[in-house]
Amino acid sequence: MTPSDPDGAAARIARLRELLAHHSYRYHVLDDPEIGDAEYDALYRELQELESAYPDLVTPDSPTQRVGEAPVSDLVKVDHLQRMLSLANVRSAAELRAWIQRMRNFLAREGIEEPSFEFVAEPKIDGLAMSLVYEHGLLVRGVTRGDGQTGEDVTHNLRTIAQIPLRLRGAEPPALVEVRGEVYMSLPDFQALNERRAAAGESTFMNPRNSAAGTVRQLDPRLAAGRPLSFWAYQLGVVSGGLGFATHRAALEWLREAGFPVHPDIRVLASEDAVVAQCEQWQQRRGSLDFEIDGVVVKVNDLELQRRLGVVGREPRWAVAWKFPPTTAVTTLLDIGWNPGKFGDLHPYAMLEPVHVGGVTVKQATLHNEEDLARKDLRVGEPVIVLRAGDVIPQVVAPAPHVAERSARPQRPRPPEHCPVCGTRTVKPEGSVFTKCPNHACPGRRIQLLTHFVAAMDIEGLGERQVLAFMERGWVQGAADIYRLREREEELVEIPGYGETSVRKLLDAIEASKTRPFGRVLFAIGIEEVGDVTGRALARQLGDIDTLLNASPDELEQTPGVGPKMAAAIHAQLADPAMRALIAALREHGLQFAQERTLGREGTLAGRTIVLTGTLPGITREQATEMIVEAGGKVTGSVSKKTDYVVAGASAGTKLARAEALGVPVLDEAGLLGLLATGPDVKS
DNA sequence: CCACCTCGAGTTCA
DNA sequence: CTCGAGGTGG
Repeated sequence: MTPSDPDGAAARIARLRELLAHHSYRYHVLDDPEIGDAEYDALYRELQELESAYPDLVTPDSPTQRVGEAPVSDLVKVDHLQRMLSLANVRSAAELRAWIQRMRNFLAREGIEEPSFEFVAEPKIDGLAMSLVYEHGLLVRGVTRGDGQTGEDVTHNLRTIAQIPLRLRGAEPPALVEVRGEVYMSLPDFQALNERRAAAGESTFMNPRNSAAGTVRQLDPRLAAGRPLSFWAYQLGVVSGGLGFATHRAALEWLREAGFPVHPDIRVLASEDAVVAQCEQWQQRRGSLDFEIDGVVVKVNDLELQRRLGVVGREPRWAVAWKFPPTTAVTTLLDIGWNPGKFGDLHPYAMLEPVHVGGVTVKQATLHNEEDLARKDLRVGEPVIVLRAGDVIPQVVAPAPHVAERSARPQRPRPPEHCPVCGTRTVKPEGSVFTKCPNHACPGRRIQLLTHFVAAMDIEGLGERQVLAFMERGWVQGAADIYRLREREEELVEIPGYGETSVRKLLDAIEASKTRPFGRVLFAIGIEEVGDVTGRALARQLGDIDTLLNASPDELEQTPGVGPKMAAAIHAQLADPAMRALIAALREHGLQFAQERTLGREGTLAGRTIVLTGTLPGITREQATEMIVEAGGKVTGSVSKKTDYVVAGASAGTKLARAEALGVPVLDEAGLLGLLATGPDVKS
């Protein structure tokens, strides 16, 4: 039948969409269908026919549009509305209890005594965390977690997942709501997919997680639609326009009502013991679920308490992941290899008879350092225990049982006497856990150093492989030579894998790297103890390379985060002639070796550290703190030589005495107010 | 002096 | 992602 008037069609289309959304929900989310597949298909086809007759009436939330999108050409990076955090891990009941105790301590310091905790325990699904944004009830965007700050837009693939509603159920959806959850592939779906692929002569996937990850990042949604993904919702993110919940549990209920799958066995638990019992129970059930879980997430139920607990680093204080013990396997230790790091340290690694463990095949594992190797008492040729859990890097933990009791065991592995790369006699510096190749020109360590440089300078199109190719041809020996590649434009094209365009791109990227700020350059040139944060801090503190090169260890120590040890190490390395030569050469090429000397944020007290002591006559301690922070300063509790000022009121105590001993300027309230208004006098 | 936090460094597999 | 160590704050 074909309705003759568009208005009748519009009504029927709307009705069909409602019906289809309802039945899809019953089938995919509730797992309780009301109609058979044939009936559903009939409704779906009717909608398809109507929509093709009236293309103007097609809307993005129509069930027919789940697979309708054209392939995207690239995955677009998108900033999250709110950072996606990671979770601290606990591996035992004791650690879980310690976490709860830490929260109590923290809250006590905040003035909340005896908080009444309730917890929610949820299975931690081994999939991919996703952020879904709904505007006025309509799915507008789905983004992968990425680094927590920025993820990739994979909306086109998420729309193909039947368990993700295109439109929220229920009237009055909020203006904007962000739903967080996990996209995963169920074990039966994974097996079926692999069987299909094997039958078709295609490669099979390693594990459900990789399979889901590969699918979500497909450019063509039709490919994704052919691979069965599922979804669990577990958290509300940003919400604007309605929805005020008191508890996490209530938020989950709302998610369920809005049409998302929420795991049915998520419980509110009132005591530590109950939480531990629940975690252990999930651990028992682990093998009988039809999806993989690698732990249990435990959250504080009360959202106001969550807010008070806040975030430390990249982790919320109010949630932890209870991690299950990792899976292990036994395999043979074939040999121990030694790799030079970027500072010449020789790092031992285990070469293993390939073994399947925790969803991947492991054939290599790091042994960190000689102490680690000795502690584990490993011998080449013997069976060893290999461990790997979900997202954990594989580890060799010990010799297989009984091996250690054998009477005739192979020799203990020893660090090489000669560098395995350049043959130079190795040295073992006093107090170091590493044997070192002392040869600064050792190709092994140069590769590492150069690879680090190009990564730090964000030079795209230049990875370890290309660095190696350039070094083998003798075109590049150190970082400065990168900036001479321009002179070899014609020769570059001859390298396999390089065409005219990629050479052009590479040279442009190299040119662009000259604008990287001073702090990043300091990180890139490879100074031990200096990572990107300390690099930036040094740049801010010293301002330019000459000041830095002439700075005494004491002056370096004024930098936030730099103590005596780091100061001494940095000072010594900067004095090295090879380092000076590298800096001089890079300077010639026009890299950034100076920057505005901004100590902290804007404000009259930017970068200053102030300690308050005693009672001020006119303002409270809180007000004073707020004013100082407002002006870009920092308030700390104890006086050190990094303290710029001490503000002392009535009945000041030991802090005042210490300030006088250290020669730190002491102010009264009026002095503080003056300082806030005009800023510190410029020190000569 | 201790506890917590931050930073640096190395690393596996697809 | 995890480990260890240095640094900072209480």
